[in-house]
Amino acid sequence: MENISDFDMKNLFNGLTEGRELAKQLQIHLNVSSSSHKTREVLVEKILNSYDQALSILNYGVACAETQQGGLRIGTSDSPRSNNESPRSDGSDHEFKDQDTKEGSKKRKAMPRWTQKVQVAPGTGEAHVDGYSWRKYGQKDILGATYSRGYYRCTHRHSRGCLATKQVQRSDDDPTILEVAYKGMHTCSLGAKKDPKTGMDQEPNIAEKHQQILPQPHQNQPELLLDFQTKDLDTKNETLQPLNNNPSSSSSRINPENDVFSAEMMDTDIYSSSFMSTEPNYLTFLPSLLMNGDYGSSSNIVHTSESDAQTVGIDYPFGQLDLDSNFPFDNPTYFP
DNA sequence: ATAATTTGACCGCC
DNA sequence: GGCGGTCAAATTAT
Repeated sequence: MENISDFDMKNLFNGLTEGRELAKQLQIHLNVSSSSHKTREVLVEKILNSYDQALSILNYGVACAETQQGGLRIGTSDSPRSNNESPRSDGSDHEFKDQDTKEGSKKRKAMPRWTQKVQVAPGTGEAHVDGYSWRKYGQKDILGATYSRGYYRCTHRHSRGCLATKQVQRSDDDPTILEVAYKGMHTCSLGAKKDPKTGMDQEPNIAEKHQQILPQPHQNQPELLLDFQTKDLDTKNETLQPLNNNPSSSSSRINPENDVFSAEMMDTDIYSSSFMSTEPNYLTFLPSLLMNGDYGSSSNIVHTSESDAQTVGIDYPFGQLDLDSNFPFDNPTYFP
């Protein structure tokens, strides 16, 4: 873990802490009859997002460890194939290239990559709501694949230089499964968020943000939650119950009829989340965090494959989430 | 008017 | 040359 920079480490802790807080909040909601189903769904989704991002940081640190120390935000390792390189570099792309290729002289970059399999309601297009705001920039028919693949990049690529991208492709086997391949970390949340309407920077206040995610019994929590991270859920309805998580197993799958979602409203204030806070706060929560089980066990999102992690012999936990529900947080491999 | 999507062209890699 | 990934002009949506 020395390979992760202090910065990432803080983000990691913050992400995990946030996930824990959200889980606590969800726990409260589960005991409150007035709590709407949607509110709970939103919480679940946010929890998953927090953990996804934390895990991606872990993965990223591993990738960096392969070739260098110090935890630069952009590493240099990658799986052998030229998975990440854009053949034709636009401005925002090669600014990274130029920076990253210095001193390392190895491979270009190692943006973290991971994939998810997400079940969506039949008829839902590629609309995959994950809390970020994406902009489609391409679509391709893929050889041997029934469905074309959509290419998305972070909406804030140009405004904030966020290089996160994802590819979404409907599974051949099961059209209700979307295979979502993420690439790169979202850096758009690092700077002040610009309000698109006012153009003003609105740097979220750490204390306020954590107030938001703390239980507030007599306020309209749903609104706060939605403000915190506005999104709809296109997939998960039964996510509160442990699933067997094998999406290709039709017997264990969520019944699509019960999963009617519109998958609309994206935008997303995940950026105001405390997750990417640079504040070294909440580190003290870690010990208790590690004592809790229940990580990712209730998701029908199936994380698959992480080639980078595997290449360095560390088992990237995503692959396990769909197999068993016990993420090895107590494994010293993951925490010093 | 601005932002997002669509879609054919383009590019580098295998 | 084919393929996957990206660009960017045209189109559509907000």
